[in-house]
Amino acid sequence: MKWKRTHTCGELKSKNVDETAVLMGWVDRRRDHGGLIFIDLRDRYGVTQIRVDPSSSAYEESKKLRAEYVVAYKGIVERRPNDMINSGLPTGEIELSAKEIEVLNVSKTPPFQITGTQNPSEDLRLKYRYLDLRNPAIQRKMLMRNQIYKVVRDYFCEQRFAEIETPYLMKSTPEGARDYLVPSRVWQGRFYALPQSPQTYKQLLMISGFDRYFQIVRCFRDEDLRADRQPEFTQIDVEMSFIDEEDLFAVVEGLMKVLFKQILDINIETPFERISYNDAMKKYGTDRPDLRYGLIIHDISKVVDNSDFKVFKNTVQSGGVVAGLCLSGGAKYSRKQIDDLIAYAKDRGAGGLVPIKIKEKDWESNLSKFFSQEARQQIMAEFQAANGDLLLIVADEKDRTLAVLGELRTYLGRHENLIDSRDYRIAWVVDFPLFEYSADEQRYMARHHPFTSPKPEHVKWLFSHPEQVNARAYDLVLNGIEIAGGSIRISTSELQSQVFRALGIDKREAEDKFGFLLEALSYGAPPHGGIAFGFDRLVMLFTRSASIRDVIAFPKTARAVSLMDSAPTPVRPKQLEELGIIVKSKIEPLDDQVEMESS
RNA sequence: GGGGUCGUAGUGCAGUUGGUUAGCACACCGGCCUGUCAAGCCGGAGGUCGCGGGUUCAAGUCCCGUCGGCCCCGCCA
Repeated sequence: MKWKRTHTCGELKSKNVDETAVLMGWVDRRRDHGGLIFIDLRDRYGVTQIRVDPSSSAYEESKKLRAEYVVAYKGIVERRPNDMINSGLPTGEIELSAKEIEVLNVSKTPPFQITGTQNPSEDLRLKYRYLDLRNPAIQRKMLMRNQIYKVVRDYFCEQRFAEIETPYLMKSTPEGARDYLVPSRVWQGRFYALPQSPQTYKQLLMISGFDRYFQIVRCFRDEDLRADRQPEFTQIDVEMSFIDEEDLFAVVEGLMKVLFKQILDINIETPFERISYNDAMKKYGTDRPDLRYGLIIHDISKVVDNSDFKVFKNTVQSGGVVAGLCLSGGAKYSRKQIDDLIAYAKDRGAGGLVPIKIKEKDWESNLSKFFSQEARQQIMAEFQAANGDLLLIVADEKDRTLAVLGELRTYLGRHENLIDSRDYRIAWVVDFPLFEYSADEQRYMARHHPFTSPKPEHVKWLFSHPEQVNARAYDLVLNGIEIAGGSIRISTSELQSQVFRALGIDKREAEDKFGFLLEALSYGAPPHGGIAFGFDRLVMLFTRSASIRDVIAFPKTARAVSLMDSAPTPVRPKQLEELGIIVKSKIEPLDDQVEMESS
């Protein structure tokens, strides 16, 4: 490089007129008029127009420039003629009149245009991710992510939290997601696991007395992916000692307040509202309700259990639930629209969906005859239904009814434009059950994780009525998205052993898998609890991204492949041999490794 | 593991009931052009229609399989 860069491409304004400046960046566009040449020079900070006159010594070289060449221009900042000002560009009042040029590097014609109106397919963008990341829209997201790191670290630092790193190579544990395994060379046949979260470590740090810990940390889960799930993702991991739920809520609410203020300049109200798990399920059919709109589920089992409509009556009498939604103005729905809703509900496992239009203060439905005038009015009253509304009723086993209505609610919320996209509604969901019965495994499983403390007053039911035991667990839900979850932990080895036993983990297995934690709990563990945020999801929200891949610099595809470097790849036989690993499935040998024998 | 959807020049798309030489725009190459900012004008080159098989006189188009991207269910303490 002949010169030092003096300014960035987003920096020069009319106040810099007449200054000499050196800009360095990528050729975004070249407009060659035969005489005059205009170059849009792009860097992380913006775009500045370079004007190259035929008389300039930079002229001949500038003629040869192509998209994505890397160049340095030395020139004079000039105010543009009044009618040439580009109000769409922050630097649009000026241009750099080029005096000299140095071409720092050339570029092949890129596989897609970095900026412009075309939307190249995502697989191509991922293959050339380093080019895609030149796009200012993507850079904005990565840079906002960077800002969020800083706000989080500053906040916890001010609150006397210590950031402490925990191992990435750890012991594989049962329960939870599938582990990513790392084979040991020194101990052939043994494996480390990459952490699904630093859960046990942060509890051990509490036992060590660190009191207030946080970490922005990578976590790994080998499960199938979604638009908001990557095999490796980032958590804000938090743990505190000598606290109860209220202390933790206050810390988290403070963090959210600061984040919204500093990142989006939005003032949010604290404390956040709280909703019990049971209420959330009853009213919204999900444990992460979107509170930006109503459309609440109403249970009408009690009204319909002695109606003449057998489907409803039988459902209630066999212990099921009849419930529904009232879609305001939905009576205008066409036959086809309603059929689509019915199909949607059936798709999600409902036996059916009963639509009832409300007109002239009564039902317009061929089911009317099965219900007394009184019952019809009672049901309308329950829904507070008005003329022009549409009732959508599901009758099924309780969990299924609520789940289907919950999904239907989300669907209608989106399609009926019930959501103000500028609105942010945050709530704590509390009073979760501690266990969840797994029909698959024929046993109770920890709903959160096995270190979650039961409510003290429920401990007596651990073995007699495990389904009644509530946990000291909480989720933070923002606009229908779970952004954080945590709990007050078990802090005595006695209670921890009991919970393991309730989970069907016998003493030897508990000793084998979690012995280190049980022992640690017996050396004076303080009461403690914490929470973990899905950091990528936060960034998605703040950047309004539809996919988690948009906020991760080098993400993987839905099938966990990195299209840029094509990981995962086979490895050389020598590497496998060192690790004592024989690969069973047939895979393409790597390069010249013909000697590899696959069975 | 299951369901849906997409796959056609470098890129984004069109391609009719199966029928002549597979089109358009941007990018690319050459030429012209001194105020553009998605610069403009003229010309040119560029295709294994994801891959494999089948039906047919004839397949980008119909059928089967397969690979890949995306979305969803299962899964994700």
